[in-house]
Amino acid sequence: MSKQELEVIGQGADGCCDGLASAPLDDERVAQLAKVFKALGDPVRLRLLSMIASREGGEVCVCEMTPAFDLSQPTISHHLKLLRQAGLIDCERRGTWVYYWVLPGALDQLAAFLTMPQTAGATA
Amino acid sequence: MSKQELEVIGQGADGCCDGLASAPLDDERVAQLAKVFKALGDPVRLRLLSMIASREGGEVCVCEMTPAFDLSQPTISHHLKLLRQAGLIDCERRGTWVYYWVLPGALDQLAAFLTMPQTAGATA
DNA sequence: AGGTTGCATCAACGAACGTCAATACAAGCC
DNA sequence: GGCTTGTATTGACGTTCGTTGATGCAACCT
Repeated sequence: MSKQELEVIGQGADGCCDGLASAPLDDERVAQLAKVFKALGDPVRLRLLSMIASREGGEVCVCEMTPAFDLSQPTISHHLKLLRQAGLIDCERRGTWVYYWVLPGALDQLAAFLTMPQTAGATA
Repeated sequence: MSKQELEVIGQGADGCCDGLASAPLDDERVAQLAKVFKALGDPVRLRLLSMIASREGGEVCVCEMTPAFDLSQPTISHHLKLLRQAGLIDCERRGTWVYYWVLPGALDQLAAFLTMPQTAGATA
C-alpha cells in the first residue's frame, strides 16, 4: 500500500533545487510542483497535514483524524490518498489501524523552492 | 486596480508565523493558506509567477507573458487575477501597458510555514 | 473626433474536484 | 467458520475550475 506515492518531488532527477526565481521553470518540474501545491490547496488536506506534522511521535492513526472533521470517512480517506500521491505523507498498516506520517523532505524542498534568492533586482 | 488583492497572508493579524507543525491550525488561517496554495496549484500560474520572479527588474509586462503561452489572452488575464487575489503579486498600469511584480513577503511566509521545526518528535 | 492597441470582464461550456452512501477489503475476536 | 471494527474503493451527484469568444474599457495616435 505504501508503495503507491508518485515520488512527485523530483529529487532523483537533475534539477533538484532550482527555486522559483532562478529560471523560467521547465514544464516537467512545473507539473510536479503544481500537483504538490494543489494537494495543499484544500482546507481539509491542510488540516490533515498539520494534524500529522504537529504530532510528537510523527504518526497519527486514521481513527483519530476522521472524527476530527465533519466529513464522512471516505472523504477523509480520499484526501489522505491525495496527500500521499503528492509525496507529502506516507502510511503503514499496523494490525487493524493505519498510521500516517509526514515525509519532511517534500516540505523542505517546497520551502526552498519558494524562498526568493534575496531581493529581486539586486543582481542586475 | 491594484487595491483589489485580498491581503490573504495574515501578516497584520495575530498568528503571524505559526508553521505547519506548531499546532493543529485554526480554521481561518487554514482557509487563507489553502487559498494561496490553490493559487500555486496550477501549471500556468506557476509559470507566470516564475516568469515574474526570475526577472531582473522584478517587473514583467503582460504583453510579454501572453505570447509565452499557448492560451488566449483572457485566460492569462484570469490567472494573473487569481495570483493577485492570493496576495502573491501586484500590478500597475503604466500608460498602455500593465506591469506585474512579485510580493516577496507572501512567498517568504509560505516558505516559513512549510519549514518543519526540525525533526518531529525532538520536542517530546 | 475616430481608429487602433493592450488588457480586463462577461457568459458559457466541458472537465476536474469535493462529497457522500454503498460496497469491498483487511484484521481481530467470538 | 461468522461477526464486528477500521479503512479503502466505487459510483454518483452538485459545485468549482480552466478555457474560450465576445465585449468593454483605457490609453495612445493621427
